[in-house]
Amino acid sequence: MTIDGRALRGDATRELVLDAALEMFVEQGYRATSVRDIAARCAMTHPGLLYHFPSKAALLMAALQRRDDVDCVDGESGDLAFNQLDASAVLRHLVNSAKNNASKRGLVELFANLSVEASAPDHPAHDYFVERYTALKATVTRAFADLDRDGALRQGVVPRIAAIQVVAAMDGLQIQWLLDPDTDMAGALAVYVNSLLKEPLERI
Amino acid sequence: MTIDGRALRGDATRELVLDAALEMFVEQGYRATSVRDIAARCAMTHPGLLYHFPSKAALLMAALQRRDDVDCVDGESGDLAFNQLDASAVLRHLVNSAKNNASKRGLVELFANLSVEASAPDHPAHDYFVERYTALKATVTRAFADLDRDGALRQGVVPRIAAIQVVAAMDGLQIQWLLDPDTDMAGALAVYVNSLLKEPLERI
DNA sequence: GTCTATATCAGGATAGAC
DNA sequence: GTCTATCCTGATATAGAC
Repeated sequence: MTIDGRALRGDATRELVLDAALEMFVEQGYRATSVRDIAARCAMTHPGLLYHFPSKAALLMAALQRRDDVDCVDGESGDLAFNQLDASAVLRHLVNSAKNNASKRGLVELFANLSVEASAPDHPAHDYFVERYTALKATVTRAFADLDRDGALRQGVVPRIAAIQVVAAMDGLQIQWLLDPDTDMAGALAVYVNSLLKEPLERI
Repeated sequence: MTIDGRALRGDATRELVLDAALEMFVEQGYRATSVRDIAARCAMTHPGLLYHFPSKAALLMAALQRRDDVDCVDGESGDLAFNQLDASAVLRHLVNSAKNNASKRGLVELFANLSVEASAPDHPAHDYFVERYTALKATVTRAFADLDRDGALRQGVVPRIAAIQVVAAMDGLQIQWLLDPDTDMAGALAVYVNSLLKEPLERI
């Protein structure tokens, strides 16, 4: 692997491959992208690529991890910070994500696809997605619990159930949006979140 | 194709194949099931099967259609009747479906997978799923509109948006349930539906 | 660290005999 | 209506040279 005639350090090659892989998974989906395709985009052959990652599955996992890492560093409110936001900021962040996702069809498709595929216990990304959802629900549950403590929830709203519902709404809205791009994901989510609160969120 | 030495009429073979196909799609998913697998279960070879259905995609479509047909005939409140139910029966039916789905992991997985896969315009089941969601949303919207006319909706609930949210909740809850079978799909959906109404639904 | 070459396998689909 | 035989394509993965 060379760029401008200089050999890349091993790590640099790895990152180049990971970025290319994520791009192509996003563009074409995980299954529809072959290791050969990714290698070609990196100007490598596929055995060359497989020196760095033992299998396509390992490549997927590394690419997902890398995306999370990148997101933490340069996201407006990266996922690392996400579970440290205050309650209403967590909810605003969810609505904002829905808004931003509307310009990232490929990525939404990839995650929607993988969420379902990975529900099979032997899928390479199974643990990743189980943990992802566990963490997400925990954060949102805590946000609602905090709002509850402050008396900001409507009567009868149970934090844990509200969190499950909000996460479900996000996923389900994505499916409808994928099938019909006119669907207003962020709008419907905002209406829903607000229906759980005594006072609507500001600035969403 | 013979059973007890008697040749099946063409239609009988078709149905045998369709039932086997749906079973296997449910057990293993659409992509993971090969035409050869299905043919083997029917004690045929795959070219034999492909005499009846020109391609695997055509087989999928026919199997989905057949499932809808069967559902209409012997379902407790089949989908044909579904759009003729009265408003609260529509909502009860949705919650009931969620309850029943908890014993049909394979089928839930198949539809969840296909909903996402089929969002690609060139997928063989694209039109089927677009139409399916359109019809579902229309029915649920009408149900909420009827309830609204009767003054049964909580203040601020907009029928069209409520329908989108309820459908989204169903899909999203399925994903969470696939990843974590302890998720109470029907419970969370019922709570949500009731949060839209002045008086909770009876018997759910 | 990367390549060439290859092994191995499975998929969908078709041609043509019976 | 169903079979045998085959084609073509594309997948992951490995061995071994450089």
